[in-house]
Amino acid sequence: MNYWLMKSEPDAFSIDDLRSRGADGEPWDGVRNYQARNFMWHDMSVGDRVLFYHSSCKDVGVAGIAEIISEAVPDESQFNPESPYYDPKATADKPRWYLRQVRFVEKFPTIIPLALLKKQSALVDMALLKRGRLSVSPVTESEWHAVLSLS
DNA sequence: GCCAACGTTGGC
DNA sequence: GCCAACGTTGGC
Repeated sequence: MNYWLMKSEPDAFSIDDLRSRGADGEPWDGVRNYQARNFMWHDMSVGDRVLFYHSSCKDVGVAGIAEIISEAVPDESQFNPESPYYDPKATADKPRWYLRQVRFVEKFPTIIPLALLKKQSALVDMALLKRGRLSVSPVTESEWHAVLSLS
């Protein structure tokens, strides 16, 4: 079992939106960064736990917990010319982008602010803080517990 | 809205 | 294969 952090802009899709999807969860489409893609494609497993992070908003930070509930499948939006995530270089034979289905587990009573995460000595090496702009990043077990202890 | 960080693209 | 230009992310 591995741990991850996945970012979402709550104006587009928040932890409440994920909760409203219920047990079916939500296909995590639109990731168009190779490093993040590789994490989703090769490194995640069904049952992995996810810190659900709200970015680019008033209250930036970890909003709750989600879970990976599917194997990697091609992200269909890459084939759709109408989609903002359309990739003309992707083909059905050779998809470029993969996604996982993600479901809601828990919403924290209050968001854990990014500023608070930055103050934790246990989190200085956290990928979120070291490589800022990645939308999907790994979390170590000790980082996972350090973050949860703040909730 | 600004701007730093950084990934991607494309000319050579 | 280098690297400059450009685009995107995302905190503040």
